[in-house]
Amino acid sequence: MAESKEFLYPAKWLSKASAGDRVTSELRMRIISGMIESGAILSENKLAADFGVSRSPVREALKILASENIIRLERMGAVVIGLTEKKYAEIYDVRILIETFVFERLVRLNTNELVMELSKILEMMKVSIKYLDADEFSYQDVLFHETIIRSIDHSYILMIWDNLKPVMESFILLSMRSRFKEKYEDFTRIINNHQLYIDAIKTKDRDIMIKSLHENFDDVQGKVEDLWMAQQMLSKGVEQEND
Amino acid sequence: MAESKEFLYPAKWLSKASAGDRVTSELRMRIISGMIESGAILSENKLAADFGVSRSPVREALKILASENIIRLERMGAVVIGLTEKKYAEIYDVRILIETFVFERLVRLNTNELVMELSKILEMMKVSIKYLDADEFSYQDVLFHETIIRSIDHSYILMIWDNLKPVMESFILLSMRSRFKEKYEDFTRIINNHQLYIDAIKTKDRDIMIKSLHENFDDVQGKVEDLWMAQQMLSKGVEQEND
DNA sequence: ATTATAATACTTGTATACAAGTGTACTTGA
DNA sequence: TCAAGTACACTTGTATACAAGTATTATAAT
Repeated sequence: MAESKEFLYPAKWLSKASAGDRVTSELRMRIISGMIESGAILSENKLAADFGVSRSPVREALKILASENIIRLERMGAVVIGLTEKKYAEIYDVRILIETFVFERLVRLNTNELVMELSKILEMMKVSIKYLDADEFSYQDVLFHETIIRSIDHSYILMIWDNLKPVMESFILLSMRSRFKEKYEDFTRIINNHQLYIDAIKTKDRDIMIKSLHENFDDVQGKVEDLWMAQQMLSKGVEQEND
Repeated sequence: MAESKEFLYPAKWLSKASAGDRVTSELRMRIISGMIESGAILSENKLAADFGVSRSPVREALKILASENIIRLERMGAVVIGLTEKKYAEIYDVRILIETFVFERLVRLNTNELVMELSKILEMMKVSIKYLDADEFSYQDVLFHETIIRSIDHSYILMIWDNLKPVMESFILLSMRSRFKEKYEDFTRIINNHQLYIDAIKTKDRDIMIKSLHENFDDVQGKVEDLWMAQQMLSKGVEQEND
């Protein structure tokens, strides 16, 4: 009944992807959406059968998801951890940590080109909203922050982002899809907040940047609540006595 | 001639490790030591033959090393990136970033148990020095910092550490081995600096902590120079016109 | 009924086989 | 000698096969 749509992850984002990538992305979405509940035990063989592939791409996927901390590899099976509220707050700690670091670098650099690029992405986001394309909006939203981070050319900050990104992306996707249906007016605020971020980079004003980051956090807090609600909707009818 | 020792990575650390883990650790050491030069192209088949295993564990190793940013996976072969001076500075940026974050959490927690644990590790380090055991010393050194980071129970800060750790470990191993031979007197300073770190945690004094981190950085700067020298020693006789 | 032991149905880790694609080198043509 | 095209060697990604180990279940003995 919840399988009206076969896959949660946008198929168009996987045009050139390998089977391993597909399994990774889809499995991640199913875990973060709560469709696969935390505590569940995943078997390579079973997943391979489910996705209609061999164990090789499944193994690859499990290794990646383990490194993203949403599953835990044990001797017998992979245990689903999922994305608790605590964990989301932790992700956000790290985002604030690295984006603050990036900003400190940016104030010493010429940011004209970056500001231009960000403005373009922001326009794209506006168009996505206009045409109610939640997936495209999510893509541009993630790209916005990635563009900022990439601009300082720091391989280990980028490494952190690369580890965070997939989970963030999945999360934002799910959240935006539900928001487009129910809280359409939120998007004006999100757009304004991103514009504020651009202004902070343009003027190299730390206070504005902090303000923007903080508001972004509030925004995302909203996302979190949306998602937990969505998860509760999904995971109904399963056992309830779970201390 | 440079193959007097078959493996760079301590065999005793791999007692329960899989073939994939062994290849990963050893390959990492060979890359960071400069034994495999940056720019080299690695083939799965060739590596499998070299290590006497199949492609499966080799693939696993390459995926991991790519996520650690010391190789780059391309369509035809994996390109060795290695550990440049810039990259090492970047790793250190991240270490300072997360250890500062951790310290801010620690000042709000009861650190008695942690201080005890760190003192024990410090004693172990002293013994390692006394018996000239560079590998054991490196192990305890890494463990020292890992213990601090684990103490705040933050899964995504830990994730960052998990990504940094292997490269750090390899680096420290190589550096300490050469130091035990040539700069034995340095170890008193390292011990003192770690004691300073413990004091900072005990008294929750930010200034001492920053001082300690800074001195640790200076120490490591020394390590970097040692390592570049060692690398230059190793990679002699190969082509020189490398702009 | 309960405990100990043995069979079996899983698990992961590794090896091997195969398919599709890419770059290189050689051959063939002028 | 040079250019174009073709064959070949080598690449990754995936499927499959096998081995070693673990948990569970069934069986047998007390």
